[in-house]
Amino acid sequence: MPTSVRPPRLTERKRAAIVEAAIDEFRASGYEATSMDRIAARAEVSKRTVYNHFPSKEALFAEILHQLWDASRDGEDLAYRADRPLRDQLLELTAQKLRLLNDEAFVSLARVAIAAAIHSPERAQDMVARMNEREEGLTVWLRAAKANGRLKIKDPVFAAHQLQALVKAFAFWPQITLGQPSLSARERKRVAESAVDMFLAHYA
Amino acid sequence: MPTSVRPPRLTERKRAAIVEAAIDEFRASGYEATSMDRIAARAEVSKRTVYNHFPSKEALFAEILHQLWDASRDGEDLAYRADRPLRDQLLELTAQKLRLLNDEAFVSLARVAIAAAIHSPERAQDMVARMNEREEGLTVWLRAAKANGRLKIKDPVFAAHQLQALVKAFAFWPQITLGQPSLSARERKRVAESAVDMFLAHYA
DNA sequence: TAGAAACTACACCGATCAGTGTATTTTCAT
DNA sequence: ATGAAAATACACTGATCGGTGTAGTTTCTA
Repeated sequence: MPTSVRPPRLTERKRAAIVEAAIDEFRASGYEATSMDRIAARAEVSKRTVYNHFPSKEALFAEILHQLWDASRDGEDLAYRADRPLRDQLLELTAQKLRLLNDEAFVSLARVAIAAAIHSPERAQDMVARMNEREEGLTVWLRAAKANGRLKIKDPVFAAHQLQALVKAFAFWPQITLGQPSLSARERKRVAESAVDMFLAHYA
Repeated sequence: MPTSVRPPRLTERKRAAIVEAAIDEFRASGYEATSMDRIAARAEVSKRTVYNHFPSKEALFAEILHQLWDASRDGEDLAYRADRPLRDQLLELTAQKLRLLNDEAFVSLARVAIAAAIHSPERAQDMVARMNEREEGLTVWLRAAKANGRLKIKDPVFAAHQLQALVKAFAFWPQITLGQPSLSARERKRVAESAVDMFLAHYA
């Protein structure tokens, strides 16, 4: 019995509408400035229905964050290849990162999440944990390259942070905190190449 | 006539108390969650007096940001010296940066400012301008080293961002966004040395 | 088609907040 | 000492907001 063919129940449609509306509103205005009344209106749903699905604004917001976090998976991690030049592989890794950072949806979510973290220590704590388990891709790659004897790295986690730093300083933080425009293709190329070359000059 | 000896006028004392209270409150709770009533109470001043000095919450907040910004001057910039090793000079420059980033007052201010910028494009715009004129120290130094033929840098502004990125990724952004503890002396040393060495490996 | 489950409209609560108006008192320079 | 400037207490507005209670309506399942 294909449940996916059958149209979703009313309850599920409403819930989805609420979540979608909440995403839009939180993205546009942040946590504090978004009201439950506006979310209900945008979802074309009774305010009471919102509270029947989510016990509080906090709970709804947490649900949104979880959902968006899961949706922002940036493809599977590239595996280390002993038969290919380090530079090529690192350029691919950074290019992948840059693609994610260039995604409008990802950036606006990140802005909301970070704004929330700044004002709520326990949420920040939550993000620390998730952040660490994400972003592991590059670390794994570096560990492999180190084990393979091609990189003189002592601490792969530290080194991964360094490489990411060289990317994020141009393609993430200015966009998040200052609303600056995302990078053009040429700028991305320049940032990636300079970062990788600097990284390899030190560690290769 | 030494005006500085004469005790400050009542008006000036009150104004100073308001500003001081506002700094504390905004630092502790951020813009949205801070009320004018609380500021007035903390300053031991009538709410009306607050509004006699500042026409709105916005105006008061802007004043605070200006004041704190001016207060966070990180000493005079170190000048380029042709007779000293690049590494030593860069380590000094980064150490200076790290000292500022380690300052509790600076961090909490930065958190407020960044939270404000995230939620207000025009404030963000303001900060972009100020940010650019600040942080010039390192750029100037790099330009001098380049003119002196000791660094193969094409774009000193870009390179300065890179070096700062390698520091801020460890000593600024995690503290601002995730409330993580500031770096220990050992960690600072490690971050600075690794950043400078990586930088020089690429540009020297 | 009966009835449980979910949705809705709507009124309401208590609290908070930015900002104002006013009549009175305090400060301080002349 | 006088008078202008500033501070104060206080009451009040108009609005928003998170959240609840209820009585009635719609949806869907069995």
